[in-house]
Amino acid sequence: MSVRMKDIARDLGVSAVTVSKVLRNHRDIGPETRERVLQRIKELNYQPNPNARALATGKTHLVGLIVPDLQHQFFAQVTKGVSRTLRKQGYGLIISSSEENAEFERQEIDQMLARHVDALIIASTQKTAQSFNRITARRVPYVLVDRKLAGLKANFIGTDDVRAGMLATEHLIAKGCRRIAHIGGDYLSTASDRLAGYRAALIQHGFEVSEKYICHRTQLDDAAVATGYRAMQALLKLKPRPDGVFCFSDPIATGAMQAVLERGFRIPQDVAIVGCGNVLYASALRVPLSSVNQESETMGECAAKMVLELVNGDGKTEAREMRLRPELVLRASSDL
Amino acid sequence: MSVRMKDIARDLGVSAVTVSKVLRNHRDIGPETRERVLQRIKELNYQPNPNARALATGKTHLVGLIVPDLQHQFFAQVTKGVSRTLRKQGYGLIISSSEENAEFERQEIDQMLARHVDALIIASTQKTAQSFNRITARRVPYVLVDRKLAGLKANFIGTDDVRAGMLATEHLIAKGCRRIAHIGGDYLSTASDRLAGYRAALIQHGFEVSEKYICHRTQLDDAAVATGYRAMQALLKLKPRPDGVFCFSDPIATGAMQAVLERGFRIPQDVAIVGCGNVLYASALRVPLSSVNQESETMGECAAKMVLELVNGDGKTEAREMRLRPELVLRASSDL
DNA sequence: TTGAAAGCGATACCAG
DNA sequence: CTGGTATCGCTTTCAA
Repeated sequence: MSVRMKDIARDLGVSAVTVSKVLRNHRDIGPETRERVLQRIKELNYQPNPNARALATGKTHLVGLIVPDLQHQFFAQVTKGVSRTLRKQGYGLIISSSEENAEFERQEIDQMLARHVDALIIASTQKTAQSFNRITARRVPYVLVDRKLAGLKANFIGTDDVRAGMLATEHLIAKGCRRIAHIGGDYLSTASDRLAGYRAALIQHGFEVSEKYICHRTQLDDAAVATGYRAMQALLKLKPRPDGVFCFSDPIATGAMQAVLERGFRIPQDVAIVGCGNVLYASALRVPLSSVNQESETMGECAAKMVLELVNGDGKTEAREMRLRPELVLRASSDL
Repeated sequence: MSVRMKDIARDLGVSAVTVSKVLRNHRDIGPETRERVLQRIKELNYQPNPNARALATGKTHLVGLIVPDLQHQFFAQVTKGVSRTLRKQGYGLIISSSEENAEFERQEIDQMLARHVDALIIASTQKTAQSFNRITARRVPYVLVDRKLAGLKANFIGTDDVRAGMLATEHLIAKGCRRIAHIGGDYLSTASDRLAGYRAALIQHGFEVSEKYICHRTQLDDAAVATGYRAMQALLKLKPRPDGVFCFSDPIATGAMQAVLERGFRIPQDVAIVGCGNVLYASALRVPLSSVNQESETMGECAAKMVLELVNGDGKTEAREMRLRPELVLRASSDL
């Protein structure tokens, strides 16, 4: 079928071992022999069989990526960053989606381990650290992206979510909002961190934190727009109603804006809105949306780099944690 | 390290071959032996090493997917569909992005072939059929998605783009538009088909096709919004200016709408707009965007199914072609 | 500097 | 029904 090391070796009257060594830049090989081998490799356009190599070395040069939802722009961008960085280093990327379901995610992890990936990158939807023990047991290095798990000491790269929450909330305060609400999640680290930032900002500026202005929702990705819409409807029924809202994500914010406009209120005069994620279409929305930018693609790149270091490292390094600095992008939804 | 067939065989006093057969449901195995083996497999949570299997069988159970840009919602959705369908059948998905660059795409194809994927799914940016000869030479089955290549007889699944163009254009005609423009691409099959549909609709309704109302742009994905914006600016300078525009994609349409509003015209009263792709956020845009829905996720599912049939088939079937029926989704940008 | 031999973990063919 | 043996294509170890 295709060319094998043997063939090259035979053609040149050397052994397969020699070819193998040339291929991997093994140093004790005569410069002349090396040239001839290289020459022939090019001629035949030879490419070593990665499966055979994997079998012999135990390394597949494959990295697994598991995300909750590819359709969500944030994860698509992370994936893009990961993909590009890995390819540059000759690693392949095998992906799958957990569909925001912890059980699926566990299955996917097992699949990936069964495939002997060299490392894993996971934006996890787990609530407990349990599934990660299996990864550790297999000694497969992994990096958590975006979401961290309480009580799990793991390599992590994400956004400084507390800061994200503070940035957004302080901005709303600066714009004169008095009753600032938050539509967030319930168990993701991103959700609790952003909420913490929101709280901190309020307190720091002498505001009272009122629990009735804080919504905890679960459907953060799949049906996020609808979730934001309903949450906002509920908030608008409060008296006095909020005059500013920091939303967990841009889709949530999109739904929230819809609800506000539908009730006949103006954005931002009556209710100012800030989202998080800074999706590409934020500026094209009905009311251009202020949002916290997370540099998702960079996050993917960093995750990939981290993973490659782990793969090439001695496996004994301490778990590292890295957080990207979020930035607020102002638009009409909060800043006329 | 991990459990191997050997271990199970030794524990049970049978041969590795027997275990192997049980694993693959080979029929000539005693029911009792089978039970014992299955039992032990479960106990040890044994999983066969796919690399060893791949080496022996030549099948990796890996499918490669190459898309122009993961960030583009359309391709993210296709990917989602592919991923889900493949996983159900125990196949892994390895993806990469060509970044809308033909040369990268060729490299990616080579990478995938080098990795011995069992099949390929490609949304190609190639202008010629050349690179596909290499795939054919290796006897790796492949399916083209979304974009077809002139003169290449290959398995294909995409949208009925001619119909998409007709639907959009006929709708604009029905809404009373008299001078309908088109912002499209220059060499993609999707672009020329949608353009053909646009032309056909005009002619069929007794309109004249005026070339000055037809824009051909290249940057259809990366900087699509900006492309649409500039193209529309140009169109608005024409006299008489168009009163309806069918745009190649939703991002293009988004940019076009921006340009229209910025010049002080109303949508749809002065200029009606229809996009294509029906992105999730279409209804949340400044003016909710009418768009042709392409069922991208279904497209991904179909591509995956097709590829699996090819992998399991005899390799002798004729190239098949399948087109999904597009549907027009009306919103305020064309339908007050 | 080079190569022979022994795996890596499965599958395939054929004999018993 | 069961299993010995060769094989897949490459790496590793060690002797020459």
